[in-house]
Amino acid sequence: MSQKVFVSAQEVAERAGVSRSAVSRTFTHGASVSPETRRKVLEASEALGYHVNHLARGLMRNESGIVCLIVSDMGTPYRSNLIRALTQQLQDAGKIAMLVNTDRSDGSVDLALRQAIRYRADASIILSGMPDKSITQLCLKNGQRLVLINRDDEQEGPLRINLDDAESASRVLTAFVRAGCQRMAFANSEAGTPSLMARERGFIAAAKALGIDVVVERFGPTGYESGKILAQRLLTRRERPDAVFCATDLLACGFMDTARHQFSISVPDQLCIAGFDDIAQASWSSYQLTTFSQPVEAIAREAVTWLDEADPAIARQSVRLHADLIWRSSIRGG
Amino acid sequence: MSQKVFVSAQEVAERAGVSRSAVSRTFTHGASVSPETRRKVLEASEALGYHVNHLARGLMRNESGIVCLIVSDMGTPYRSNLIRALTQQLQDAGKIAMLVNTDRSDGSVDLALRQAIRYRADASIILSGMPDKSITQLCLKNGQRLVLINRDDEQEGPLRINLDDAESASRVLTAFVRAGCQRMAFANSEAGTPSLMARERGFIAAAKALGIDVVVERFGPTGYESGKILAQRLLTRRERPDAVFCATDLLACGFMDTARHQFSISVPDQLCIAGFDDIAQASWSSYQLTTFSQPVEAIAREAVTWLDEADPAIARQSVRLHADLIWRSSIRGG
DNA sequence: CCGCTCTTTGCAAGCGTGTGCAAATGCTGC
DNA sequence: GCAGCATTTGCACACGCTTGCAAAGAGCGG
Repeated sequence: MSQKVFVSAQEVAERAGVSRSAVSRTFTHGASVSPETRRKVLEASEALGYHVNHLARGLMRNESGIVCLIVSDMGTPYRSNLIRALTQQLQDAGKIAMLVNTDRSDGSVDLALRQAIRYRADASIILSGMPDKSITQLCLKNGQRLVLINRDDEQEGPLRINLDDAESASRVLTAFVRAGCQRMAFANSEAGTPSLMARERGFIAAAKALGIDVVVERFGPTGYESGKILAQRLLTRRERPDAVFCATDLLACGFMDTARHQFSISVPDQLCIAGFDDIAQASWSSYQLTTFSQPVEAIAREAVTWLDEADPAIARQSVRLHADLIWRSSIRGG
Repeated sequence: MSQKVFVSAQEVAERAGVSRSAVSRTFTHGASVSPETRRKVLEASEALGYHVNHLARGLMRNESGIVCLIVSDMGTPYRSNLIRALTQQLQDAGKIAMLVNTDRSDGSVDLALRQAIRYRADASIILSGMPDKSITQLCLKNGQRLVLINRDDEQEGPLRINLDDAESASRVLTAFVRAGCQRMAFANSEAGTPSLMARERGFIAAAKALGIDVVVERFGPTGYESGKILAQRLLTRRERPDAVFCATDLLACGFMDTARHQFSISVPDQLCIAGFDDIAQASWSSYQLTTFSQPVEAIAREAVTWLDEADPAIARQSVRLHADLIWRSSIRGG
């Protein structure tokens, strides 16, 4: 291992002919330094290549500037897009993102939070998985702020950011009905994530209000392949559905591909399809999927501004955002 | 801002009735502690919820355990997949990833590296953009290790991981020729990334060796939309190409969609298409794209193991990996 | 019981910062 | 020139940890 030799404030001070505190103050926002010393310090730092050691600063200030993102399936379009938005806005707010991958096991969300504590992260943002209550308590006790995105946990303390899943689901149903669809289906994964389940329940409830039955099928993880399987199951039923709401766009893409290529079903003429997330592929001309756009920028903004808010005791605990309906041609009419 | 109150080794020591160094040694691999004290320390830590402060540890050891990933377009399938592989393998090696988004401006790669220095990252891995030479020098001078993925820079010091782009390009040409294609085209973005340019040059060179001309078109950023524009340009030529190698899969998907839906061209009957990266969408049944799989796991492994290697002076500087040809039905024959 | 070796333990220095406090400096008005 | 004040500067301590060093303890053969 190479010997790291970073230049310290001490060396800068010596070169600039001032005290070390002067150097520190030059790089501390709102500290009192004369323009003259400031100039000398900046000159010396530039010459030596000095950079404030944020580990030491974090140690002193008891505030590291680190925010931990806890994510699984980060290769997925929706997740990666959310990560992009979050990292960007965190950087704009002068913070830095630490990324923890929780693909391996389920308990790894807890491990991830422990990691966040070790690095004294100012906050953790959980995009997937569900932390054990004891761990979130540990985080909160340590003064670490917590944001749960699309997790809808009932715990006190964290900020919970969610979408109006039920309302969206009900709008899909309306669209299906207007298009003259009769036999409704809902295609879901087996992940059981709160937001996915909320869409399912919302769709069923909206249908029930109109006296319509919904066939529900669930399979596997929330991905393209599962969409294909779900299509095989739903489209081989005696009473083949003529409208299906897929819990996510990835499921919808798989569903649509199988409907078209394996069953030679025409979309939207014989089958209307809706998705959720508005991933990039939904707008590709092979899909033209009607879907709801996850307001990733707004989600990120809510999370980041909340982290800067003064008193966690007064801060709001829950935010519900709206997902716009993006109308494309996978549903008739419009 | 809430008052963070983390429990320190001092408190654990008091509760366990031992010295603070005993606590430290309990959590230091390879230090000498008796089983009895170890037990007492672990018990007390558990009860108090103690976690070693990695900021302080990094300060002392001069080794933070942080590795900085510098990325643009992280919402993109290939990039996000590489990030996934890297974070996972870094975690397995006991390190943690810090993610810096460089979408904003071009100089932001330099800003990102400065950020890495501030947090005393042990290393930085650059997936996109090109750092200024003065900055990489600064990093190396500070003992920070550097990995460049698919950047093919000629600088000394960093590890450069690249693929055999030229060979891949030549294999595509062979496949096109075998399929009986006559009029070759290469579709590229205007990004000018070394790997993209290597594929372009390799394809042209392989064609020239057989006395075949290649029409080259370049447009915009490296994404789906650019693929559509490129198709419009290439497919409206008087001599319409019957084979096109797209520099990436995203370009290929856009190209294929436009060829089919706007020009009603049948793939692969009238037009053969190849891509590069093997993103998830390439295997979707709407595309079935013949392409080369980026060996993301191998790339990540090379990067992570290199970081653990003993002496940076002896360490190798460059690695060339092979991209497997994934044969699907966007090229005739096979 | 002594001398020897080996392991375990505590002390204290040091990592690179931020910041309260008091001293020093500069400026203003008389 | 001097008192009065605001601003700037340096000192020294604190943050939480690792680790070299020496002292203490444990085990053991003679």
